[in-house]
Amino acid sequence: MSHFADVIIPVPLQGLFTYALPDALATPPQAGCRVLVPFGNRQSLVGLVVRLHDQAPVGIEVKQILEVVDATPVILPQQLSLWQWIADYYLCSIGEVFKAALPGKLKRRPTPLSRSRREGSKYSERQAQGDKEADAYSVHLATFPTAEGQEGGPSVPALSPAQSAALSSIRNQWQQHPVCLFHGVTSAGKTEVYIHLIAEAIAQGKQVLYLLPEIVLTTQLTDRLRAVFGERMGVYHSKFTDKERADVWWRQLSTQPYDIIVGVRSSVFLPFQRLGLVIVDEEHEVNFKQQEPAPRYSARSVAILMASRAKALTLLGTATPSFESYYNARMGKYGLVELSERYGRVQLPEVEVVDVSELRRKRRMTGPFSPQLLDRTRAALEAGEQVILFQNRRGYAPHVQCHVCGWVPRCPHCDVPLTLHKKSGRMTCHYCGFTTEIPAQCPACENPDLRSRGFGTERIEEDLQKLFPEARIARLDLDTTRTRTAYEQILEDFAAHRTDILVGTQMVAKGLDFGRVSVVGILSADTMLCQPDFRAYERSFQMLTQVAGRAGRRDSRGYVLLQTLTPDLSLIRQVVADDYASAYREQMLERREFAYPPFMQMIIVYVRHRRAADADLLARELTLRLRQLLGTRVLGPDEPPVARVQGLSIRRIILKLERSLPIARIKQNLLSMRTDLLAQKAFASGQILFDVDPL
DNA sequence: AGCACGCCGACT
DNA sequence: GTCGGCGTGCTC
Repeated sequence: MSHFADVIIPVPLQGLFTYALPDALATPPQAGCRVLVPFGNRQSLVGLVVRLHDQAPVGIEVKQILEVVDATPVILPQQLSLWQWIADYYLCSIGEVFKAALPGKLKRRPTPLSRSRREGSKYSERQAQGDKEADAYSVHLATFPTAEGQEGGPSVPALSPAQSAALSSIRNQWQQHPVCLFHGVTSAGKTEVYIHLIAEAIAQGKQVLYLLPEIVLTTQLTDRLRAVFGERMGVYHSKFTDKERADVWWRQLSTQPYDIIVGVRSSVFLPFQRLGLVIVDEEHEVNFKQQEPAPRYSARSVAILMASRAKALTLLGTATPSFESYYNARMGKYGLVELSERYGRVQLPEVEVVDVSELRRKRRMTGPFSPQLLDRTRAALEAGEQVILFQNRRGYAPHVQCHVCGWVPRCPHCDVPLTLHKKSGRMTCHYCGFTTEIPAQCPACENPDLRSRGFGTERIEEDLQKLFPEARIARLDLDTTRTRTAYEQILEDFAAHRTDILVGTQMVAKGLDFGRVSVVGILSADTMLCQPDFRAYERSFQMLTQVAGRAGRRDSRGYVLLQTLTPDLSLIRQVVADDYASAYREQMLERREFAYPPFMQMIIVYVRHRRAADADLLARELTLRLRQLLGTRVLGPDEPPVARVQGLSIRRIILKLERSLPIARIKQNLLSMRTDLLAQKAFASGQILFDVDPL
């Protein structure tokens, strides 16, 4: 009979916390059950039992568990061990993983109402729910199609010869490599291939996790999958309500879990009892990496690990593989299948490079639009075709400036200019959300002539409407898609040709199928390349290729106008020629020379402090200690591009570690250095945080 | 991360 | 005279 329980507490503190089991307890909690415990000065919060034991902790006054919430585990043992791996690898506490993993409803203290509803154990409740669902299934299991697509009920789509070949190549690659990279050009029809693989996996009684970045998870895709897999498929999306997400979680624990989960990043945390296949679609997407808060995990990496632990297969699909994944494939760590043929009659678009600097010199630009772009747009509209314009800045203008003295309004909390949003009549900080009215006059020189500088999507939309008064224009960016339905509505309207032109940020680049887009305009192809980031080249190539891929679906050949200040860059040539291999090769040379991933493992250490001087001091002290341990593998400290956010000054130290080093031990060192430094009075109010495999 | 405790400015 | 600002200390 155990007397103690080690419990995960949702706080950013390393380690587990030991509680005493009350004698009065009828049944002790199992590992994976939630408990209510007192913690610090908090009366009670929800923790999770990891193990039961009999070793009384020394030098600690052990408190008692107040209440056992679950009669049966809500977290499976394999999940607990995955959480621990995430905490160790990404240098965070297991409590932070716990917070990221569970839907809000399962993290909150049960209310008296739900307590009374819990009479009769969760287990029997789940059984009952499972039985109910099972009845519903039996109907579908009568009509469910085989991979060959027999008649009766929904069936898997027929494949083109190229798709069939890719399908069997993937199966072949899996014989040698549990992870396979599926590099298929835009419009190659990767989804049909996925559907076949999913159908096969569930026919073998396995579960499938289909991961997608947030913005690609549209009804367009789920409807398509739903038509094939019906109620066997569950969707897990961050814009779903708490209840909906909790329902999916309970369902996964039941005796009748979903066979397929289509979901975003956080769905790697769902319980799977018999995982057989993981698909990471658009695997290059940066959204798979969580930035803030901790755990700063990559859902792609976690998914691959989780699959390998479950002896499941993994497919990474994309038209523009991340250079890391492509490297892994080239090095034989992953299998590789390439599908270079577009599906049906879809041709590759014709790409024209437009030299903006020359046109500016000749005064032939109309604001951000080149004459070529305007001509093509006009022609497309006259032919009843559609246009997509891509500008990677939201808002009306990136900043405002006094025409007389040059004053630029900046965020009081962050080190950035405020972005002008004309519709709301306000200026907004894109880092902290601060907003303020546009001043009537310059506070520095009292001149009333404040002007907007540069072009965001809002401005593009407005100018375009003036140039094409008859055109129906819609805008797709963060500001127009605040609600769950707005995004779908804009896409639906465009798909149904209720709008002619779609102006947007990178959202317009994400794997959407439109039939009548004959022109795609990229207003300024260089902006992304200016970022002081070793991945800027890779990202630009991906983005430009993905946007260009929206043009020319079905029947007619599409046209892409690529406006740039630097038409001679090799990147531009590679995008025009759709030459992924060259872009990859060129970047790899540079990455090797300058010791960047994938050749090195990178960890960024961020130091934050309310006072800039103390941030400097702390960063320098930490760097000193890091150098003692790692020598020249430590770069910095320096200031990140935005050196102050939400009133905190930020410094950055970059670690580049050979993969042969004892990384786990180094990580332990990093944690103890942090504890050490922050224990000093002078640094107590500072923060040190780690970003492993940063993007 | 919370949450309480503790010590200095503008208010009923 | 107090309300409340956030610095800092602690969490089985």
